[in-house]
Amino acid sequence: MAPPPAPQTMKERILETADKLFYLQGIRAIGVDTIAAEIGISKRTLYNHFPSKDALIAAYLERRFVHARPSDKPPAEQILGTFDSLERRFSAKDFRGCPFVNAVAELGPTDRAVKKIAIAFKESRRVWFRERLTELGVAEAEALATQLVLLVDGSIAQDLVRDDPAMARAAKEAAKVLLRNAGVDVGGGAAKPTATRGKRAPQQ
Amino acid sequence: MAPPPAPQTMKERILETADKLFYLQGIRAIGVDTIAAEIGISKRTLYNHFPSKDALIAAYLERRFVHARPSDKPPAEQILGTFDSLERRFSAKDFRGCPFVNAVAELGPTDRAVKKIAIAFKESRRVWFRERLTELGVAEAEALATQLVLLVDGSIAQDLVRDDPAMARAAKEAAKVLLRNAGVDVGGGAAKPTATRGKRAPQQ
DNA sequence: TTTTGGTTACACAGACCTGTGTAATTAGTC
DNA sequence: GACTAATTACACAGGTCTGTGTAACCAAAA
Repeated sequence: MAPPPAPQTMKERILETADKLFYLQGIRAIGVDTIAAEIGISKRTLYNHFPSKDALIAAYLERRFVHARPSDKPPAEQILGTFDSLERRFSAKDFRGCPFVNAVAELGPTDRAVKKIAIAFKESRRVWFRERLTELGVAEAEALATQLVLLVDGSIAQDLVRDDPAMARAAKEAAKVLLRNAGVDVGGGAAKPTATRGKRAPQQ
Repeated sequence: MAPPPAPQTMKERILETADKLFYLQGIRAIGVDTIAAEIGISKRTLYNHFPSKDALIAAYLERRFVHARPSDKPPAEQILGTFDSLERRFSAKDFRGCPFVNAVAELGPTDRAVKKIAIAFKESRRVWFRERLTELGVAEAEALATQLVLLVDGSIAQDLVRDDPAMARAAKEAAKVLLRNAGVDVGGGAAKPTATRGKRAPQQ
């Protein structure tokens, strides 16, 4: 049943270790020597698989860029579920903020490559929210998606400095208010009629 | 009229330059040599005023910890004004996120001193929101203040990677919805009566 | 067996960093 | 002028980092 022990390629082993160290301790704080030592390989081998540390950093971020899995739960549940999984991640002791935001903060405004992938990631999250909102028939899906993204990133930043998983719950409560205000039924309180209220979901 | 040219002390000159370089290019990216060279002083002089780079970093962050000036505008206006000034700062080309969040991201979870001042700063902003909300008679000032802080930090993080001042406007719109939902009149739409609505401000 | 490809150990270049030591210099004050 | 305090120039120790060069090694394929 379980697939064979997955003969992990050397490249993947390097990436996996780089990911752990870069993310937990910072890209600038970790040297290639440290990564090689952690795996138990020589630095030469590492450089045989990645031409430079920059290339390794880029590969690290690209590997972090996982797209959301499709789900058949109702869209509103999916949206709010985001905040639940955020809370779970905040509670894990190996959470240290958003790797993309951290990379931009660490590497500075000069590193175009890093910024580019960070933008792409943030945008993909926003689009995901927007699609769920459109499914719900929300009129101003675009604007609301942006606001939800702000709550996500805000809670991540707050948790990064405060180590407080409650930030995810606070974000979820705020998200509920915003959704309800847009005419989405999120349980617990009646949707209030509003000028910007969405029509009933007519999609497909 | 204008005060005399302000005979800036050497310490202040160092701090000012360190601030500019640390904030714009990153703490790890800037060496003490660079700071000294930028001012045109010797590295020795810098070390005569600060015992170590760590001390300089701490002083830099403490100097960034400016407390909000008291205002006599109505509290709701003050709260929303936060997002306006955020938008102005986003539009400036020398904005590069929150120095405290950046420092925590750069220096990692080990640096207790940096984390401590970052927490203190974030908390002071939350308290400021809470006080304004209490003045408005909002019942759940505590929870709402946290949510507003999420919007602030979220828009900062988003602008950091996207360079989009519109993030501040989006945060402001979300804040309006949250305030309105708590019974605060923010103009443009009637406050909706709610279970959690605040009583009329009875404070002092 | 011979060949081939990935790997290892290890030294090293070149850069940059923090922090110190020292003697000379400047500027202000008594 | 003489004394004092800050500043300067400059070398340097000791550390870290990225990236390369090289010869030996090992295992599997031909």
